[in-house]
Amino acid sequence: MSNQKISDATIKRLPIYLRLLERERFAGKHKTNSNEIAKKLDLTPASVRKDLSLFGDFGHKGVGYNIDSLISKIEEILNLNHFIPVCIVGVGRLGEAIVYHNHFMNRKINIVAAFDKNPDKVGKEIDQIVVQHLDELGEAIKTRQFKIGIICVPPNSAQNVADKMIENGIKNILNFSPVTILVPEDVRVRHTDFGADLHSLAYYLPKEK
Amino acid sequence: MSNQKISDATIKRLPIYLRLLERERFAGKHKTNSNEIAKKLDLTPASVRKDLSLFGDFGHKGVGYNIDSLISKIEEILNLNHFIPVCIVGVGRLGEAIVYHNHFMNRKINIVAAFDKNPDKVGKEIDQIVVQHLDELGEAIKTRQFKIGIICVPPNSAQNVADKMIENGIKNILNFSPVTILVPEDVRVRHTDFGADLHSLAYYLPKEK
DNA sequence: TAGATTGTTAATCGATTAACAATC
DNA sequence: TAGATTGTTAATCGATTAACAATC
Repeated sequence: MSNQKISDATIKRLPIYLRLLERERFAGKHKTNSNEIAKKLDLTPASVRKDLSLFGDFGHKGVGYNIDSLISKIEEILNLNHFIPVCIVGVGRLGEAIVYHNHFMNRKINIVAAFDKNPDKVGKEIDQIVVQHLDELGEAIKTRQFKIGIICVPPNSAQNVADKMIENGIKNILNFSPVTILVPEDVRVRHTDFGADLHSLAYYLPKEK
Repeated sequence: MSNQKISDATIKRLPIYLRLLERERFAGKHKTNSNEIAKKLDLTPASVRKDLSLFGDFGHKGVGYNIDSLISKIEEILNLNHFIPVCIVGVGRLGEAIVYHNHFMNRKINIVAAFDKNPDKVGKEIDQIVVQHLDELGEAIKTRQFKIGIICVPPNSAQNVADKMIENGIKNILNFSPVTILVPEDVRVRHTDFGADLHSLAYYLPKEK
């Protein structure tokens, strides 16, 4: 276990390792090694070992990694061994899909509250969650201690929603709105933008003459 | 216009620039500059200028960039000035949301075909697209010339679907399935994985004692 | 023991940023 | 002209990878 700064690139790979390991476990495997992991995740063995070694000596020289124990280690690093309540704002078609998707994941981190400003949505039940009005967001964050917020509103409202979240103490945001939200530097935003992803792929198509 | 290799990081930012510029245009603006763009997108002015200058001398010294003309340049670079048909495989809740989302974007690149192997889905109409059976995918890619494919199936089938796409000539894939798909090196995959994004954010939560 | 595989250091690679001459 | 802003080079920063001693 070295003492280096841990990059966000490494952090982002941890859940990927975790999922692979769980699949291997489900398939009845008990041990693996950096080579095998790298192959299945399209990484290099060196980078797998580096990532993991930043958090402790999880492997055994000449042997590899024990799947069960590596899973618990990573869960612990990611705080996935505690219940973490998450809120989502904006339950249009995409937001709704995310709420359902979330429950399939079968983890202690879960969306447990949803907000929308559309009166047609408020009061509606989505996967056992009753949608509340956006006006209740601030109060709910404080009382229910949400630390992670998901933004799934149209681009015009995204910054407002983010501001409201941050104002109430949220420092981790997952943004699905197709717009860059600006936040203080102690707040982290992950931006999922499949419009942009799709459009960027178009670059690689053969140019028409 | 220099002669450097263009990185995928740059390519991914082009649609982001494009969207910002379109919003500015819509707001009635006609010119901008690297500083302004950088501020709104949380980048540095240097990187904005660098990105753009890789494709041509789009700016005017002492003045900045003309919004209209920059928009056309970027659209051209990204091939967004031609119709590009895209197909999606897997129209569960998420796939469906993506199909609808796509049409809001109001571009020439569009999802025009959808496939699923669930008989309940086949024949169903989603935003004017009639879902076809997965078995028809290969033939359809060839006859309709799909160059970009979207994968939205459960993790177990994702690799199979990717293989089928690639076998029929698709080289650009947008993968929403929570699993790494392995592809030849001339095929590009963008992976959107919000389960992983969410779980990685959990790392930054205060550790419970 | 011989073979395998880790953890870690040093080298490499690539992307971002600072700085500034060119010039509108 | 003076001020502003580009395009581009060189410096910096950070992440990935190769290599290998340690050791199971």
